Amino acid sequence: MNTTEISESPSRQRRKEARPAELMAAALELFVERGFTATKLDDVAARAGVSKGTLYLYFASKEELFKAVIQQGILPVLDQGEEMLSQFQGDAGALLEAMLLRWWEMVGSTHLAGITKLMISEAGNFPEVAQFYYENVIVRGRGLIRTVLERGIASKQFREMDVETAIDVILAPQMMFTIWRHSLGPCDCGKQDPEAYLKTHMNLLLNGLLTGEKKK
Amino acid sequence: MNTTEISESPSRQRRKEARPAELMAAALELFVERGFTATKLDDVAARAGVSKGTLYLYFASKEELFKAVIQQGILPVLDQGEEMLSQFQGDAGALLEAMLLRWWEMVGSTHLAGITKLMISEAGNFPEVAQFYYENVIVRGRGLIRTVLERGIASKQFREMDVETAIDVILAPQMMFTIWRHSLGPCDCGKQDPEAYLKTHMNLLLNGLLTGEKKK
Amino acid sequence: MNTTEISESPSRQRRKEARPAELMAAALELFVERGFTATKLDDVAARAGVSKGTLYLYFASKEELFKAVIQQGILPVLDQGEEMLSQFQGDAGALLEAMLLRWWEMVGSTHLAGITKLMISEAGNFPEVAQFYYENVIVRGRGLIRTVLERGIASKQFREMDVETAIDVILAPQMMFTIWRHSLGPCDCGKQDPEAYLKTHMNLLLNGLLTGEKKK
Amino acid sequence: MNTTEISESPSRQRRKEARPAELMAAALELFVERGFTATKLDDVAARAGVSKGTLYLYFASKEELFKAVIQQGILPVLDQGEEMLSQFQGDAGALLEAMLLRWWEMVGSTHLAGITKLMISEAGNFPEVAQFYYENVIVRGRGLIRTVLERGIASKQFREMDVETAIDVILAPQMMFTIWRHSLGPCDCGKQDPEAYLKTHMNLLLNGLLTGEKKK
DNA sequence: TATGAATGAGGGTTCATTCAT
DNA sequence: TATGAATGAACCCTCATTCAT
Repeated sequence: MNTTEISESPSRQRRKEARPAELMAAALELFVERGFTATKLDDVAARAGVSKGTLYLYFASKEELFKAVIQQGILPVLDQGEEMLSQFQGDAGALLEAMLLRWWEMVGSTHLAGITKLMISEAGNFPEVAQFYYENVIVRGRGLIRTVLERGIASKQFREMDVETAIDVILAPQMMFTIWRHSLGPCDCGKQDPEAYLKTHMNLLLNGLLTGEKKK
Repeated sequence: MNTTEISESPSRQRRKEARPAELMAAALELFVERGFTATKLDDVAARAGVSKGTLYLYFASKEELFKAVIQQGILPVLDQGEEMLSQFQGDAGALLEAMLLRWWEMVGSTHLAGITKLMISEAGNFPEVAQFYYENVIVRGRGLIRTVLERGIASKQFREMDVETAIDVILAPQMMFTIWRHSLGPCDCGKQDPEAYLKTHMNLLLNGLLTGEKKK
Repeated sequence: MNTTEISESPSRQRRKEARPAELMAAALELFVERGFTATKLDDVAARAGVSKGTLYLYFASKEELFKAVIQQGILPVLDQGEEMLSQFQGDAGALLEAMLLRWWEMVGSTHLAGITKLMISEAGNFPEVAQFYYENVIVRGRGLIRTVLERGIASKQFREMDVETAIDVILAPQMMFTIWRHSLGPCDCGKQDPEAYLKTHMNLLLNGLLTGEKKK
Repeated sequence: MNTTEISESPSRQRRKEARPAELMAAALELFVERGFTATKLDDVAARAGVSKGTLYLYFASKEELFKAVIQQGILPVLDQGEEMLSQFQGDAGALLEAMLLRWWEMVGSTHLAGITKLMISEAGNFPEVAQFYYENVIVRGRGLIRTVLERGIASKQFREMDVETAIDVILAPQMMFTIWRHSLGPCDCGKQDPEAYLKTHMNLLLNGLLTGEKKK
């Protein structure tokens, strides 16, 4: 990326600017793996390749580091989702599938996915952060799905339904799949690949469990 | 000795037998609320109305208390589910709904529900407990649903489907609903009542999102 | 001793009277083995076959138990030594040997020997007890030896000498032998039997290391 | 940086290197005075002029500190003794006296002397450390004396004797004198000065208690 | 008298935070 | 900017002591 830089390290300048991101990445991994309280700043620093004191040059406290991890990690994601929604041409079913796939690519498959589990674990200890997360992730995320569902209902592609519950039913498997990978997943070996899972999930969601003739 | 005595001092003997359960109940609440590491044994003891030292008369360490909370809390539940399954008369759709409803009554609506969140949060720190939970709760619980689905497919009430993914799709909303109450729930005020939620969830699951004519 | 007593226990009466001695015996063993602070009253009680609370029926505190162990353990011994000294007929060398032998039989070979090590270890923590021990054991014990030495010097059996230092030289090997058995002894396997040791010690003491012609 | 600075702040670097020795010195004093269990790390730290946490930068636990105190304290001493033995020119009696005197200067009169008492007190609680001490101090120390005695016997300066017991008789007064200073010594005020004591001890040892004509 | 459940002060240990270099 | 030695508050756990039975 920087063609003229010397060996030692990717140019002091670059390091300095990259430090906060490196530290937040290290912190995220450990927070997700162990929880906030059980994570030692020593380990965060070590994983980021700096000394413990350096952390305090960039973050005022462990709690501030936590907040930064959450806030920096999630904000860019929703923007993209909302932009996608505004540009998409096509039917609601395809849009829904496209959005879930996109979410998987941008969040579910990256280490950002851990934020979901982290936030669930720590919401009780950080009500303000939880509030922030709720407003900026949950509400906006549900809003995206709601828009799609309403568009589908308006076009008669989707049935009339309780939209809020439908959002839950749509999102929950994605959430659980994501959470799973950072909690009990390691106990389990039979998980199929995510994209196949997503397709099956969409099929079941769109068509239901029942055979055609029994539908009411 | 005193047969008519009230709560105040329920005879030393009575207390001694009840203590472990009281302590585990207090611990469960706090572990769920704050996580294992962030929970102080002082607080557990205080909530159970005893002093810190008393905890050690019944549990060898904080970690043993944690294991006891998980193991004692969940074992009775699955037994009942399996018994119910063996006795039920009726179609698969009704059985599925009955089982989810029963689970809600016995777990979801009680403080045992917190174990789900707790286990997700702490699996990384207690791999052996996670393994135990996986084998005794997850595997058995999925087995219950699998049996119902296979029964429904055999009777042609349910479509052919990828059963394992269907189990995810069925359970995930229940899990998320449960987890939610112990994490971000407090940020949210619009949640409808659980039984209505369950009914809507079942309806969507059985029939899918699409209108009848578009089904493939 | 009590011929008509029943099985259960050597008659409740006897137990009650014997309790303090049993407790002190158990305490002595553990204090010697581990030191005062590192000994748990739980273990003392268990070794004496009673419950922890029972200790407090006989001793007001751990410290009082310690004092009792020291004081009860040593008082009878010196009395006998002084009586022996007053009655002995014979030369000073024989008397000296007889006294050391007697000490070995009455103290060194019994578990009272541990008191020596115990007192050395704990003197710093219990100055008053140490003072008591010094006055009642050390001073009186040295007095016994001093009397013998002076008797021997008066009868010209012993050389003129610095008596106080001579007492040290006489007693130190006995003390060390005793202490050894309760400290590093277990690391050592080659120790000869005590009585042979005593005889050799006496021989060396009386005659010195040098060959006859080199004495000055 | 500041070459002329005084004690106050001996440059962080200097402190860091000196810390372990300072901490071990403080710990030795208190362990000897009170015993291992009765010594609080708070007090050790305070005596060394640091905070409690600092101890853990240099020693992994209280027990490791104990081991370090024993092992670091004694090893240098025996080396010197063995070197002295190999270089000495003169008769065995003079060598014996020289060695005891040297031991007094290097150990008995320093605070290292306390290690003897400490080891005796704590051997039961630290069997492995006791084993180490036995092999590296006791065995080697006795070996030094044994060599001298055998040399003296070979040159006919010393009588034939049971060498092992003789070693005991020679060392015990030194040991007791040392132990005494760290236990009951403070109860006693009449102790003469160590070097005079040593000389008298040597005289008695070499010549025995008996007058010349009575020797057998 | 004897028990053993309960207490709570105290000590070993950890770790977020500070600061001299 | 970066380090890492030092700090000390806080937490888990122990155990002498108490007290209801």
